[in-house]
Amino acid sequence: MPEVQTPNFQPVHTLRVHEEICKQIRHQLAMGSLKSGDKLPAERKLALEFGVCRAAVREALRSLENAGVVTMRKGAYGGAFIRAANATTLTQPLMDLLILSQVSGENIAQVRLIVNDIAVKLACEHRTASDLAALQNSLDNIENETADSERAKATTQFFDCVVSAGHNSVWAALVESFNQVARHSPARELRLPESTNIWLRRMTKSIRTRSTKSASRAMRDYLGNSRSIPNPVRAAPGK
Amino acid sequence: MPEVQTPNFQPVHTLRVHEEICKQIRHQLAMGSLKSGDKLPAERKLALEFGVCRAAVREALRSLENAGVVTMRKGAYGGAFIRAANATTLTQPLMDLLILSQVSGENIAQVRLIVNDIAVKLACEHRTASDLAALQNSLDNIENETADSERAKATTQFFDCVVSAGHNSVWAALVESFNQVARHSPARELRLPESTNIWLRRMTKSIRTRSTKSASRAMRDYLGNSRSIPNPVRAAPGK
DNA sequence: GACCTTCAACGGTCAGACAAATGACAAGGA
DNA sequence: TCCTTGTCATTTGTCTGACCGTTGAAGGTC
Repeated sequence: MPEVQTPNFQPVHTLRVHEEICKQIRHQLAMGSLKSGDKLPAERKLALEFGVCRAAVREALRSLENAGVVTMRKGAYGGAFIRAANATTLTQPLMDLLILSQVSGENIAQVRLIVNDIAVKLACEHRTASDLAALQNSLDNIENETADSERAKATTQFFDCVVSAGHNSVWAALVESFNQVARHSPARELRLPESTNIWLRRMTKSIRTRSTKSASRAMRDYLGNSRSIPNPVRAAPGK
Repeated sequence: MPEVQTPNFQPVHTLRVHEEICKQIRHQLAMGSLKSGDKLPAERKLALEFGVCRAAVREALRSLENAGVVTMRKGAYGGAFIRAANATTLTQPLMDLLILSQVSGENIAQVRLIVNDIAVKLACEHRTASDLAALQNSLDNIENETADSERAKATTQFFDCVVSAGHNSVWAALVESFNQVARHSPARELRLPESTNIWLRRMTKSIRTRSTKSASRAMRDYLGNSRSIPNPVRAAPGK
């Protein structure tokens, strides 16, 4: 029997149940009918509404929770709540990617340098007076702390100030994710210089005077100092 | 009765079962005992090994699948396989973040400009001869295609070439994710200019001659041209 | 060798159950 | 009155057991 030539059939791609549920919830989110802080119906109720079993709903919620879209709370009056935007959402996927692609610490260090370099430039341009105050305050904290762990914490806070002074939430999320990844990594290249904050002082001063070049230089010196980084991002901004 | 001062009690933070499973699998991955292409035991076997029920294992695998770490295959000899690194892993989290934080299209356009600008600079510095050939080939494709959809596809491919010419896998993942997000978004500011590739030609030429400044300019003209972008990333690189 | 059938393994889904946690509310004591 | 404690309904977390559809290999047929 001769086989007829099939017309332009497209490969059918059926979504699994939990994927369809995720999609619908994300759609509601994009449409604006769901927003930060809203509570989704209980799992059993969702299962009824979607006409599926509870396990499927749970897998969907698990995906959304893992993606940082919702957060689950136990107990009465608990449930799945739409989360506020959170930069750390990007951290885990980023770490997964880096581990899977076996990126070297050196490579990560370069990228950290690039994104922080941009961040400090954005800060130079968009900083406000209150940003400056916060920056100076963080700097003082670093100088006053004696315990290493406390100083590390203060340093993290200082960088948060730099990032938020750029007033670009997308970039802030990126930078914070990379810095978080760097802090979690054991690689030598990602260690920050301790017991010296001359660069941080210079960075603060440069942001105050809006001298982009000098601020960028301070950032590169700080991040690139602890270990030798072969190619200090010559191709990166600033030039 | 006077209340005694409690010693330094730390808030107890117990992991849920599926989180513990995720953690263990990720640990194996980081240690190198699991690598790309490896197959995890079947769900029922994993449940036995971990001493938990299958649903818990499934939720863990769901998280990992959603994070792009594993991919699930049905049927005999199916199971959970460790995926190769894939840039698109970052796309969904990024889109979630942008939707949740209600970032404007304009803001995304700025960031796209920044990351692509860096990408083209990296390309100028690290391109090889074969990168150039691929670039030129993509450019020719764009010019030869007549259908709009085909030309859009060719343009996407051209940018992939630019990105890969930078020989920085981390940055490549970032750029591709942002470009993908931009393509998925309906915002006006993210549309690319059609029916004109003068900038792409200039970009290719600049990458060939390694003239960073000129290449950066071409990229900014191309991405910033289609609509007016108030602040064309003055704080960004290049200056 | 090429093709078809059979079959066991495996993920996908479902139904029902119990445990643990949580917040609201009421009861009790200072 | 104010604070603590106990109770209770609600909801997530987990478990058990089952069935279906898919898949790829083994083995049989031509």
